[in-house]
Amino acid sequence: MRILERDGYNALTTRNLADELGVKSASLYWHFRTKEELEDLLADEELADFDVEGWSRDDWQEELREGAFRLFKHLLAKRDAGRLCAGRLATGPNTLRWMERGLGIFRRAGLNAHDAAFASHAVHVYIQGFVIFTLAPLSSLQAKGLSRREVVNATKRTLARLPVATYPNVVALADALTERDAEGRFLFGLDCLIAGIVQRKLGSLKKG
Amino acid sequence: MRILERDGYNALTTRNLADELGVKSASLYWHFRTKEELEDLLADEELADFDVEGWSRDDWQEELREGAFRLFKHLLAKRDAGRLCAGRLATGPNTLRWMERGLGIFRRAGLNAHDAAFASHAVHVYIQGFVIFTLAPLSSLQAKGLSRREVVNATKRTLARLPVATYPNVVALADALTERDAEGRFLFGLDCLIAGIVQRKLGSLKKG
DNA sequence: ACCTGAACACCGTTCAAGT
DNA sequence: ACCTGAACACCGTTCAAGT
Repeated sequence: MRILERDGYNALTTRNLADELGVKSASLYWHFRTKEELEDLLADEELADFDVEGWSRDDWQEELREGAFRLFKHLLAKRDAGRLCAGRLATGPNTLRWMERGLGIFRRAGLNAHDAAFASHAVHVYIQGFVIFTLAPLSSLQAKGLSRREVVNATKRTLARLPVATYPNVVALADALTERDAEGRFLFGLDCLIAGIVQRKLGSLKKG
Repeated sequence: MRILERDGYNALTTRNLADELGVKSASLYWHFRTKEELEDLLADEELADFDVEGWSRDDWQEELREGAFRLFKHLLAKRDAGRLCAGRLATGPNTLRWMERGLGIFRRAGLNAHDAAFASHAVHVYIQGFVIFTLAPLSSLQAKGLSRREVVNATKRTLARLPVATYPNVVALADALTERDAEGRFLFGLDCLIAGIVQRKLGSLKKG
């Protein structure tokens, strides 16, 4: 975790880790079988300091929104460490703690097993996907020497200068597409998703 | 692209590519500056054979749903090639073609610039995130020697056998959480997201 | 129980040199 | 304009051997 936070995801190599521990890289393989296994452990560890209680709300929609937003910010707080979690079906204790908590919100809302599982997954996928996309300019930054802002600005200029005849919408929305407000952007989609889940719940209640 | 489809994402190395082209790996660097740049090109290329027209619907919601679903299936059709696109802010011609098309749906629906951009991004993030998560068992499969199904089943058993006292919801939903119906799962979240976007549109119309 | 040395089979990238 | 040889500075992983 120290390496991840100090030097980023790409610096997480067996050799660096061994150095950090004052040991040779071959020794690590007594403790885990593959680097993949190590990353599974680290991915779970990334949620160790994520507060899973302490933000309950009377309204389950509010609670879901708050929890998702907090996880989003948590995953973005440690450099690009979020890349570790993204798309990993972890089953470590910290991940399970969060799963349990999240599913609880949906059950409390009155969703049946199937809907709770699917809705929870949808929200989870949205959060992780958003984290990846927010981190993406950061890794393209790593490749070239630009700041995150410069990468986004360059993209904006590229979009704005496209031929209007073939890409009228892209050109028209160049500004909106590259707006820097990541949190607002995240909440926009999150709120849509939650609203849709609510509506689906109401629909299935009517039927049942 | 041949390498990606035949041998998967991990086999995409400069050396393999050079072999495929009957050339030495150093030669590649005359054609692109870094592997990152090559991947940008390939990510766009992955949408070259994605049909962006030919599925228009009278209802914009239907059209959005159909387009998102098609893209989802397209990205999953070629082994784990979807990992290339995931979280890349590409600006190649094929990506732009799809962006233009997608944004058009939202504009046609009557969303303003800001909402169209944000909604489009939300859907895009959801699709990509889902692709990554669907591909994840496949890459953990690559690590061990298991089939995708076995990985999922192992996860199901792990979840089902957890202590019920601490993880009541996870245990209760173990089946639903590991259901194999990826398309149904995808459409569930997608439909929620679209429903939420519709509702938000109606809300902002009322205000305006 | 835990670590090391030494090696294996790879990576991406650079650069002077070739045609 | 395009390619090669040779090298550099890395990877993850294995395995016999050490304590």
